[in-house]
Amino acid sequence: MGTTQLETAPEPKYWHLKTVLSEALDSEFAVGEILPNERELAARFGVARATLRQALEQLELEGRLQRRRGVGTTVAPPRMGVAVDPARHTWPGAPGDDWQPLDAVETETVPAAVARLLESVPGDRVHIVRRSRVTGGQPVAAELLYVSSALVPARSTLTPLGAPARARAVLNALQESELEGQDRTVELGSACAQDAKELDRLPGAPVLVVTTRYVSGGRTAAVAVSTYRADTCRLTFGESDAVALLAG
Amino acid sequence: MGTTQLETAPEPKYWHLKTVLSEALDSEFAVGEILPNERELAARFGVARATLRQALEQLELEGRLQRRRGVGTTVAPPRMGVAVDPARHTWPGAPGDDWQPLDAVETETVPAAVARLLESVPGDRVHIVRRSRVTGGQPVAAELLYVSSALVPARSTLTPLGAPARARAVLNALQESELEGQDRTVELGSACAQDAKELDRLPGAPVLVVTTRYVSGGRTAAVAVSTYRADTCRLTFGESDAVALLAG
DNA sequence: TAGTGGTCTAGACCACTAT
DNA sequence: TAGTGGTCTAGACCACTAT
Repeated sequence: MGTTQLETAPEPKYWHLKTVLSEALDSEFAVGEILPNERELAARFGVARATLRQALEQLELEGRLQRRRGVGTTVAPPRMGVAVDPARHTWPGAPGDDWQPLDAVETETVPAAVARLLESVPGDRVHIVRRSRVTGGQPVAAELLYVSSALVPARSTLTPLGAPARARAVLNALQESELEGQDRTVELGSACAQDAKELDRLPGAPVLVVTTRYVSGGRTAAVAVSTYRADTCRLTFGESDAVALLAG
Repeated sequence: MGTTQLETAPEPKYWHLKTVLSEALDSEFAVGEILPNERELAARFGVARATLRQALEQLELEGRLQRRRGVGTTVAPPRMGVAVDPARHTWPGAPGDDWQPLDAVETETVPAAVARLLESVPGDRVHIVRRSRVTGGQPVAAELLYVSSALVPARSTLTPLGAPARARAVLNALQESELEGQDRTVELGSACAQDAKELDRLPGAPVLVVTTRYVSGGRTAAVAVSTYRADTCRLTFGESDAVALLAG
């Protein structure tokens, strides 16, 4: 009779709900369309609002829905393909790099993980360049780029400049250090308050954290921590953009 | 008086709780240690259990905690660095590839997104190889590798073989097609029931979905959809394993 | 069998958006 | 000001693990 061991456990309501909603999104809704509100959807499916919200949260995590407080829940467009390394090795500030420099500050306090990558010791000074990335009019990523002060002209040269110009000056200095390699990690994170604001999301929203280490002369010259919206972005890597183009 | 516009909004309880717990984890707990149970923690902090759970969920998402039903909540070890492309271009089944082939089936039904990447038309047959990846005794990823049947010897050659041998035969055929390039995407997903079972998680658990396209003779020879546990893995890319080694 | 995290309910109130 | 999603409560019961 095919006694399958584990099918005795009933499927949770929110999981079933997610499936039903997912199919409805495919067949009955267009991108951008507004769904009925949570109270009405919950009543329609005969579940508590919290249960309905569990299903919506999953669908938002998968990039199928977008929820905005005070506005409503809309059907999300397919995720954007975002090239993490547009050409093979695009250096910060070089042509093909579509990050916008915002400002730069010099400091001694960097996160422990970054200090480890930079092989810096307490007291070493570091420039932090803030950059943002916008695609299709929408913010997709925020970045903090940490550059060893050893590579950058003395502060006195920078201080008279405006914030974006100061940021560009640090990027230029980084490029002159003749970067020769990079490696990366990607992991799941949740947006801190500042990232959330820049990405137009609530704090805690899921993000893909890309940590890039730039190598120059065998040493780590800079570390970038880039925070991408996980709901709207699909990161693309590699030789061609074919995956990005086709999988849309 | 520094009237900051947005600081009027009070910090949610669960957010504050997350911060407090996070600091406690850093200073007062060792990896693997069991936390007090949810009912006790909620009472201790004077919040409802649901609120406490919101904080724990965030910490689990960030890889700080591991929760297991019937067992308890433990302090998670730092995420493992998992090399997505160990050497530059490691082909499926080649030396350096640490995926374990499980079995292989031939079918006509593939997900729409995969069919698009394979440029296959309805009726085209495809081999699906299931593989799994284990690191440090723990399952970290599950994969479905889709290979155009055009590249694989006739079915009659394969049927007498056992499941893992059949899978290896398909991988061998793929290697003989002289793969010459690959590109990838990474995005956030949630584990389907089958992946969840293989990864020892509950359905819906957050995963990093890596889609790899293997190119041979200018055409897409195969597509791999690999599902990594987002709680325990940090994906590493690039020339050296330095990031993986240092960021631990 | 006792203890754990997972699911679910039926409310209440709040922050935010748009009008 | 009305309507939305976000936060929070105080319960109940269930599935699972270990003993």
